[in-house]
Amino acid sequence: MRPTVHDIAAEAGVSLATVDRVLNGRPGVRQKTVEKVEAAVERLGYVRDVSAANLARGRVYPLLFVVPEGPSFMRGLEAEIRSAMQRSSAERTSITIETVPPFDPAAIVAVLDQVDPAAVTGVALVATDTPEVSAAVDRLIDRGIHVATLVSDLPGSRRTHFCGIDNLAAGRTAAGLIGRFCAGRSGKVLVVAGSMALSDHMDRAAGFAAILNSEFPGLEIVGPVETNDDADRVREAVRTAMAANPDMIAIYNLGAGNRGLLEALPQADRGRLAVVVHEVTEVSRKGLAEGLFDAVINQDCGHEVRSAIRVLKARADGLVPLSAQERIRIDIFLKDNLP
Amino acid sequence: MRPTVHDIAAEAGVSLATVDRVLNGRPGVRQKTVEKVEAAVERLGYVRDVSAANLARGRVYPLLFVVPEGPSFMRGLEAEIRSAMQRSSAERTSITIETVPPFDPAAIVAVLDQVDPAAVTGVALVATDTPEVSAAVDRLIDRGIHVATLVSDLPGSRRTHFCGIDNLAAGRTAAGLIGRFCAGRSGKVLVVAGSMALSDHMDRAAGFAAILNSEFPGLEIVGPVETNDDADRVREAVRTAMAANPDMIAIYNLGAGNRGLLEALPQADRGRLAVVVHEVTEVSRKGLAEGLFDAVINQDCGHEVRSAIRVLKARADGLVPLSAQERIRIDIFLKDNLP
DNA sequence: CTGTTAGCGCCTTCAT
DNA sequence: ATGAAGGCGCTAACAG
Repeated sequence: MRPTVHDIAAEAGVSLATVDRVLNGRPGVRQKTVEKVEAAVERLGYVRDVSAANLARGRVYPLLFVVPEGPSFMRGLEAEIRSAMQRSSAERTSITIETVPPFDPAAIVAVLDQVDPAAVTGVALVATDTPEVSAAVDRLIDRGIHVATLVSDLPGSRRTHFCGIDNLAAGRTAAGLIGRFCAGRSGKVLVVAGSMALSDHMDRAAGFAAILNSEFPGLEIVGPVETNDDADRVREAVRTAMAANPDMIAIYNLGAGNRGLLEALPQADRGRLAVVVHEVTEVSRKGLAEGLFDAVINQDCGHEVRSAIRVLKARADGLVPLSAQERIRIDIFLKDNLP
Repeated sequence: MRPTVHDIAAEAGVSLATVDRVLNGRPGVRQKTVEKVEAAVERLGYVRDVSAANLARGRVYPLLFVVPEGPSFMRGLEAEIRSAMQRSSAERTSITIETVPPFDPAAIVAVLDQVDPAAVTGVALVATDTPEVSAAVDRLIDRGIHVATLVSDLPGSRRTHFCGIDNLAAGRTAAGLIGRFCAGRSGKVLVVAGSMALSDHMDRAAGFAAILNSEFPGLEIVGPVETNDDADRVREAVRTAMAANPDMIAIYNLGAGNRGLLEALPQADRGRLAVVVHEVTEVSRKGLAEGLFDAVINQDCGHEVRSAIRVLKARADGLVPLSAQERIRIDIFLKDNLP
């Protein structure tokens, strides 16, 4: 049987309370006693039973998620947060969601500035990368609230943690796919983006360009065209670019609005155009199924949400999460390995 | 505050013990009383605190893992099992590992037939798909022990669950990648396999052939060549096949032994040959990094092990795991999105 | 500084 | 068929 606090107490010749104090680093224990207890812990190979501790503690972690309205990917994210809310009693969390208009830094700032430090231990947000938002995040940090950025990072801020994929690597991955799909052919590659005010879009564009230019010299980038993740604007951008560039052989949409892409892709081009997009949604599944999209790069927003919760809880307890453990993978899906 | 057994007891006008009996479906409660309790549960929206229940129960789940010696993928699997053993106190499991010689059905059978039903509640094994192994698994099932197949399934048996990827889909995915990487060129595709006595290899070969033949008519399969997952045999098989087929434009190794492939691939062929293999290992990482492999299809054996444990525990408690929850994904890695 | 004691939510004898 | 009481491993007042 694995040792308990009782065993430690007996072994160290002290009481339960003292053991508990040492175990939890609480003050009011003589250095000598601390050492006795630590020696006993060491000798017996004690490991704390976390669920018993949580049971006794009865602590809950009030968390706030700030998510933009808009594209269906964000709806998926919100669904994952809601599903985490279902589990919240088991995980001792108490989660609130605030939705804000997309591409609206002021709205995010307003929400962040209204957070009550007494009622919230951690905030997770999908950030627009602007100075005002960074400043608001830093203010939260100053008030002792931990902040995790979700999906899109805020590199200029002092946020506690970023829960998302390495978007530079995602861009490189897209380039690796498109380069191989074009297999030696030469031509233009259209890059469509949502907004360069989103750090994830910025990073993807940069990673894509780096690899395409260095490894696939026959391919030339057109764009990135900014569409604010609006499907209609995506459609028009694609139509315009294709008309203007008869030698277009690939498209990379690194933002949202895939519906517009699907509408713009003339059936006639099937088989000639390599198309890579982001995020598995109903639309992108359809694109894959119909053979209009060749690959979808995905981030598992369920993982991201769960990671954000773990990180925020850990920080609230003064622990540092293992960052290796929390890395979010860049998934690649063809129609054949869709989950 | 969320309701507890006390609240249910008060609401139903019975004692804690009775509530507990009803909650756990134990006998010795009048139908009328059962209904009263169930009504109270319903009304208050009670959900049991699993960790408190486990704490009180003190139950442990003794599990046995049977893993072949051999390729490095299996070593990775074993490492994941060992890491699960680290967590075993928290998960209330007690895990034993038995390694058996590869491709040796008799050895597996011997281990399975020696299992003591009193000391083991569930077995997970990487199976060679032969009638003897299936029979041994069925004997375990008859003795009331749940059995999960790991990585490679045993379709002819009555095993409780398969923890692994859909290998037909994995084969299709490989074909989708190779077909696109060859982008309209015509030629031969070498398929290298470990053993057709492994159902995962069988399935991959079948899925690969199905898609390649239907969607990429310019590509013709050579093989599959069986190598028993031996790297030296892989190397020779590849050399022989390439010498015999000057129009070879792609290779799919659906089994192990990637070291042999790496040795056989002449540097001169870089850029002409599309190469897809399975499982992220040191060797395949190297292949990706050097540009000799284009893509690696992977199954996350950590997920598989954790899934096996969840499933076996659930079955031991008479629960049926949600199969949607337990699906293992088929990962695709380029050098750019390697974790 | 240290120990005693009473829970946290649930399960389990042992009585009744 | 039902209830009372004690305990799982840990924490947290509250006393000393």
